[in-house]
Amino acid sequence: MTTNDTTPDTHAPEPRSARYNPHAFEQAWQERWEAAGLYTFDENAPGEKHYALTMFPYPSGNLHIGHWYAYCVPDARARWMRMRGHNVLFPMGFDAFGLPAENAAIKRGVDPRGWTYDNIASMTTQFRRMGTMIDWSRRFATCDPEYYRWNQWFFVQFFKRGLAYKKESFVNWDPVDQTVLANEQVVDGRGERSGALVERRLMSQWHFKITEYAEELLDFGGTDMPERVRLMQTNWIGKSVGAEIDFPTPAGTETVFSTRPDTVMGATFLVLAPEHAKVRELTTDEQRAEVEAYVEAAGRLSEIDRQAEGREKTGVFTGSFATHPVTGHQLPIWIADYVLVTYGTGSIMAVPGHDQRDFEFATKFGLEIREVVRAEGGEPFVPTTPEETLTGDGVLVNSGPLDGMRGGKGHIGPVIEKLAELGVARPRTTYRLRDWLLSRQRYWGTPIPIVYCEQHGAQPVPEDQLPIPLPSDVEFLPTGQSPLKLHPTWKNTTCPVCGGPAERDTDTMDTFVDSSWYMYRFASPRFEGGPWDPVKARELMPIDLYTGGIEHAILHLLYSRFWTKAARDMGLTDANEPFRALRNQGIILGEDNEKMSKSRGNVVDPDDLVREYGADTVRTYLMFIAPWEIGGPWSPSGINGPAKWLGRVWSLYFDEPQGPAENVTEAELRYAVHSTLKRVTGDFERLSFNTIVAALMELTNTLVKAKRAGVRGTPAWDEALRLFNLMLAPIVPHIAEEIWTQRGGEASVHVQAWPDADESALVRSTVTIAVQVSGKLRGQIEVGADATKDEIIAAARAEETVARFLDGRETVKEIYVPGRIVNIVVK
RNA sequence: GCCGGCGUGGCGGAAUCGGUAGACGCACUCGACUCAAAAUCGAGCGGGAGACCGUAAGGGUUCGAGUCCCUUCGCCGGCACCA
Repeated sequence: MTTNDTTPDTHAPEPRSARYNPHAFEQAWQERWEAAGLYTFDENAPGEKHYALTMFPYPSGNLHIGHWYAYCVPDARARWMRMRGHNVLFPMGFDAFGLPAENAAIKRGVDPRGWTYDNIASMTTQFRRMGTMIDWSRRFATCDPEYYRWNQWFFVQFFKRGLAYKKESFVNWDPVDQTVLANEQVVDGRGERSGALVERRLMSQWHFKITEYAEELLDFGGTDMPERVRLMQTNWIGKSVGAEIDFPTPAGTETVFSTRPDTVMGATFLVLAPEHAKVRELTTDEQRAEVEAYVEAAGRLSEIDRQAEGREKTGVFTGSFATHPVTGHQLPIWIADYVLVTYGTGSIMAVPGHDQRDFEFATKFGLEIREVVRAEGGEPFVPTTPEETLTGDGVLVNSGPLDGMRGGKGHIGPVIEKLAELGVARPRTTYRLRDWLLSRQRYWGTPIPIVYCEQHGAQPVPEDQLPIPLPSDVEFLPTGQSPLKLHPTWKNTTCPVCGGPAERDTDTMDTFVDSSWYMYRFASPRFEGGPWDPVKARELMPIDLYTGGIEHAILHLLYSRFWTKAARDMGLTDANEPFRALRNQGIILGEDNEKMSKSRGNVVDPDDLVREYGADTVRTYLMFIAPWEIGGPWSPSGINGPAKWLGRVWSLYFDEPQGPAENVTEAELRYAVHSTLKRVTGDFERLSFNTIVAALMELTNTLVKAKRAGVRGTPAWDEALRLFNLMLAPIVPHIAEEIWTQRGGEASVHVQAWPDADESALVRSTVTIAVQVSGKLRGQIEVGADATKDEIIAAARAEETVARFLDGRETVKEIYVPGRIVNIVVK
């Protein structure tokens, strides 16, 4: 919209539309709404409460188009809920701890605290341009001491309840980010953030006992999540039902876990993970050199190498034998890295006849293969390839006391009972889920509130000494150690038990701790008596509609579900789940259909778009571009559609119509308006934003025609303009408010009630019925709404084209679907 | 390998319960306005001369299938030596 100075004799070039200029009022409205406190949540206001929340952002410093997609689309929905009479809370905060701040400190010497708060300030400004109904009065950042203090408080409570504990184990070490990571943060053997191959290190680290809730986390009863997320969580938790079976060995009884205890009589050897505690004791002197070399080699392999697809089995014999608990046979005990120390008991009974992996191992090392499950009515059979192993159902054979019983995954119950009678096995359920490793060897996070005393070991910091603030006078050197460890004095403290000298834990918490309970904090963001005011949180929680990206399916979402259950068991909340419903938005890709990135040069900057088109157009295009839960590529020309549409909306209200006269009756107008209202209402309900915009565009086309048809000035016309204005409000809040005000509307369009469709306007005197002959569309008829089936079929038969296809043919059947279609089947 | 999802014009997509496929837009073409262009307004826009053919391919159920069932192909996502 540049001014053409060189042609003073003609009018200056018109803006995109004749008069629609969003820059004339968008920011002004944002400021007026803010000053009037229009969107400030009041828990005492009337209306059923509705808590809408979108996953809060990391303050990277710049709002990108993905943020707009994530926040302004749910904003439209929250605005609509408000117009429907709900008392809506739509708050915003910042997930402000994490590595980028610290990396900026290392690279550019800036203070992570200042960097973060500066970013929060500038992003908040950018956020305001979006025109959302965010209640900024409740804003907080997780790096506020008033917030992370409660992380520490929770840690202490968890510690006292046995939900936080320290253990030494093999952990994922990210060599780029220089910290350990939780299992959830390792994807394909690489750090989720850095992309670096993680290393296995034996370290002593703090964990939260999420496994205590494994079974409850599998129950999604109280929470409506997309199937995809439920599946991912279910897979991640990985429940396996089976039995544990005891095998006496020279180093005491070794218990193995099996989901196929029915095949116990086919077990011909045991396999232990290389890291298994009994390896040393079970290794005979002759085998020692070989075993030690193997264990060492296995330890050097990365997780990804070790689990590489199609990798040939490796292993080594310990020299010892276990006793089969039923037959008393001696079974060789092997070590192999295909057995994982972290799952089950770290050891297995190998049944090469009925397990592909065990078969591969047995054939490579010449171990015995026994058939104990036989297909119904089958012949004796020993497999010669891994694919031939019978892993499905069958009858147990060569199985002594189990002979004749049914075998297979679904039939283990009776077998376990029998084995239990023999005293060799017990039912057992295991989970793939591991406890949540939360220690991080980094600075910019919540200090772990534990001190170590030579006398009294690990002691929690007393609650009245919280928060333990992060010191600001630290040096950031990329040494791979926490800056807190290098600080000269910070770690020195006293033991809360004896008062003697003690050292603080120098690790900080995983930032997923911060986001596990922030949704509760919004209920009472300045509360000082606890993480949240239980009375206020009880009214607000759970979140009614939680939205965010799918990438958190097994990270944030699983952790926050765990946290809610733990908090419930501490009496802090009644909620069983943190959110009633979850929906994931899709991703806006670059024009080239690739993920937006600076290196690809396909990034679209929302600030530029707002400058060119205004916020309402950007909001509309994001809603219109694709189904919100799918997303798709940004089209630079596509935004012209919404931009033109809002220009048409503007001139509908304020300009003289141009174009040829049309013929639209008041009844048709009312039908169009009220049927659109009904559609839009239903589409808001099911979060179908793209079809809402389409419906409003369609209505605009009808209204433009109607305006030329001379219905102006009629009650139907006034009603249409008013209802359309209300329908615009949640989608395009600025132009809707401007229209409302210019038309003399009272207060704000955003405090108006969402109208109900008038059903009587939807009743039509005539209906159009499609006519098929033998399933092929042949014509249309217009009939009275109260016409009977016989009348309609008669009319259909009389229709010219239809009659042609009926001519000389015998009618087999006549079908009439009321209001829709007639199908005359002929021979 | 296992589990799940998706496949509709040149493009984004619509069709909510098995009932007129392609709504609504983008792009494009033509026309009006203009000295001209932009903007705006109007018309057209799946393929085919047509009978007809068309929702990844093939088959099935049905009066009727984008929608339901089976097979195949392709793409995307999750899990993957988890005993």
